[in-house]
Amino acid sequence: MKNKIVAASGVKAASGRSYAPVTLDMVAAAAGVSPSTVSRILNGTAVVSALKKKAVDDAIAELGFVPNPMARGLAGGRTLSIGVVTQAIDSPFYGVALSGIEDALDPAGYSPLFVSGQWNAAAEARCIEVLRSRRVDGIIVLTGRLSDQALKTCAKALPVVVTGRSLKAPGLFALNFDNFTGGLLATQHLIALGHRRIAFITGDLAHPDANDRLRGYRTALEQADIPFEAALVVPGQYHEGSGQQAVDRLLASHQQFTAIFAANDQMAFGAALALHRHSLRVPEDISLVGFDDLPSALYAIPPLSTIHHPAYELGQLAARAMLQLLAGEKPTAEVPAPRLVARQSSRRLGSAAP
Amino acid sequence: MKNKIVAASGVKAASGRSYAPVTLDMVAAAAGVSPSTVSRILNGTAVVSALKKKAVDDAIAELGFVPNPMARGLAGGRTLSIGVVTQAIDSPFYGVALSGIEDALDPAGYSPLFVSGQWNAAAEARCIEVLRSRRVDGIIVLTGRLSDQALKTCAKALPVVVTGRSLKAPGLFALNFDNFTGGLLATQHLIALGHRRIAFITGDLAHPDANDRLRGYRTALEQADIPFEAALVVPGQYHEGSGQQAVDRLLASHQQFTAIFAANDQMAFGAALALHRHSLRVPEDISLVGFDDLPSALYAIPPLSTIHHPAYELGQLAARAMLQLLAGEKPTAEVPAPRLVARQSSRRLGSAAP
DNA sequence: TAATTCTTTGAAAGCGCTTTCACAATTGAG
DNA sequence: CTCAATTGTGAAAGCGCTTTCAAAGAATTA
Repeated sequence: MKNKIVAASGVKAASGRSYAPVTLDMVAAAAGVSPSTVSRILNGTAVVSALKKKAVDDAIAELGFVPNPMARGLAGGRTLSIGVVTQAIDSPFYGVALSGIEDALDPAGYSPLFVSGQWNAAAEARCIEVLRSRRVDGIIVLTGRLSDQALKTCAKALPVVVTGRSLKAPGLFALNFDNFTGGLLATQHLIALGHRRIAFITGDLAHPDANDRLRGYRTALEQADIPFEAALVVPGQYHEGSGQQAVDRLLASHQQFTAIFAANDQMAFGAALALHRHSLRVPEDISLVGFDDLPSALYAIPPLSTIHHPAYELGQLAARAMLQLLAGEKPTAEVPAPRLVARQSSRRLGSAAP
Repeated sequence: MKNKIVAASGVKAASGRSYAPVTLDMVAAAAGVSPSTVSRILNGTAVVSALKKKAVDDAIAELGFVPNPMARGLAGGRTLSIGVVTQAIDSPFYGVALSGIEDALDPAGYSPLFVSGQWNAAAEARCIEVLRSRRVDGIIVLTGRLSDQALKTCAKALPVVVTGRSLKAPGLFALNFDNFTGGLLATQHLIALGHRRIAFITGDLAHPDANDRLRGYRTALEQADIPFEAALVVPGQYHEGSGQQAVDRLLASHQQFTAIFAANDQMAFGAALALHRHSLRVPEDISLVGFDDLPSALYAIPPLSTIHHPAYELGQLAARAMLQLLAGEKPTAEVPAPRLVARQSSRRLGSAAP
């Protein structure tokens, strides 16, 4: 009841102004054609004589007509909105990806609907329910903990694009960043700088990407004939605090090491703080390499060497792939290869202070 | 045409599963009542006998019915979605606020629709158009550059909640953080530590909040009988790079100072990097205070002293205020007062190294 | 020129829900 | 025990658009 008042007043107040109650029927009347014709022109569904098209276009401009997406959705069965399941909308990494999605969807007239899964399979499942109840036309899942099976099932009902895993299924497209090579590159970088005792702070090993980065680390060691030491690998959870703790634990264990590779930048920041607290300097005493190349990596002290993970582009690619899926085409996205960005947090072992 | 195929297949595939084509009419049929009754129960619009209510509730549960928001929107005139105009979805500060909005809206059944204004009045105006064309029930504007007048006009058509300014208008509610006091507290903190030559890196002075913080700085100096020196105030634009440049300029000008107050944390990070590059240590040589208390301030090196700006709570408050507005009530939100969080980037002038 | 096939257009039937409106069935008062 | 005032409920009319379906004209062919 109360809501009604608000809504009604909204409509009334807006009459005569840009939006609100100018409908397709009014356009049709103004242009002297039938509503069907207007609809056809709007959607390009059929050939319409140039004469009528012009009349309608003029009427639309004149009246400032904007189609009502609800009515469209109801009648046409689609909503022009894409659900996006992210882990945390305020995550430094995913935030950038969302931005890419938004930018890629916009020109196509689609709007993203963001929901946060909080790194929790149950919450993600709920998110998907919410999105489907809102009748989104497709769902983009950024990484997430949902089982592959759950995603495949979901893809039977509507197109799904998922990042952070490799998966093949009808109606589903997976965009995977090469985390293995990323881990490899980071480790090779440190090895090339002369480091041999390189600690690794893992990501949350429940995620395939964390495991891939770990594999990259191990492979690089192998290739350089450096024995793998389990004691130099400490678990983290991808957030700053876990990086900090990891270093505390590493130091407490009295392991010798001259470099640390953290499976993401956030943990690298935490690690840097822990080193600082222990009066160890980066890079003079310990070299540090992260992963993701967050915007803030550039402003860390010292600026963080890291693997560039193109979150924005990934978001765009995912969105474009979704649009292709929606258009019945086969997505053709190619994920950019990982690339090392060497900054000042890593340096040649034993080189003199600058 | 292509889209149609996808949409149709989606619907077909889903039949018999949780969602898709179970409609209110089917519930009505299953419960042996009329559609009107089901609707009434769904919305609590009228009193319905307990008997029928139970029958309907059972049918709903049985069939797994989920109302179609489009149809609801079309028929009822509202969409249960709230437009949120933010500056950049990937901003460390606004991201957290969005998270608060999301969490506060969700339990009420509303969904946020985020659009990014890119710190640009024209883009913001376009955002509002997009949101209105999507028929959102209300709009939350996070700070932004839109003129007060534009907001008031918008508020005539639908409820608006805006943060970062003080404004009174019908259908509009403004939630303003006390930036003046924040600036005051930060500066007083440095003064209390014995600093007298305190540089200030301003925010983008096109924004009222930046000016308020500056006023706070000036007032604190006055109160302590410290003369204001224009040369110690350098302009910034609220991002890291501008903080870095500001310090470069400050240093190049050969002004003496023992402390820097940056109008936000991002600029403080940039400033810290610039100081580091000039071999000045924080806090031994220069004390540094930021503003916002971003999550990453805790992991800066050294952890940044700053003014706590409760972005998450602010988001929640804005969302709740919107819900109140929608319900025809008068919003009652109280913004938490600013509060200094002293960490390790600021310390007593001249005190011995730790 | 008549028969046939396209093309362009309008009428009308929904999409799934909300909401008046009116009709029974109660209930209360006179 | 009648007449008015409540209730609880269903029928039906949209909300604004898309999409058959069929009709009317135009163009083609024999």
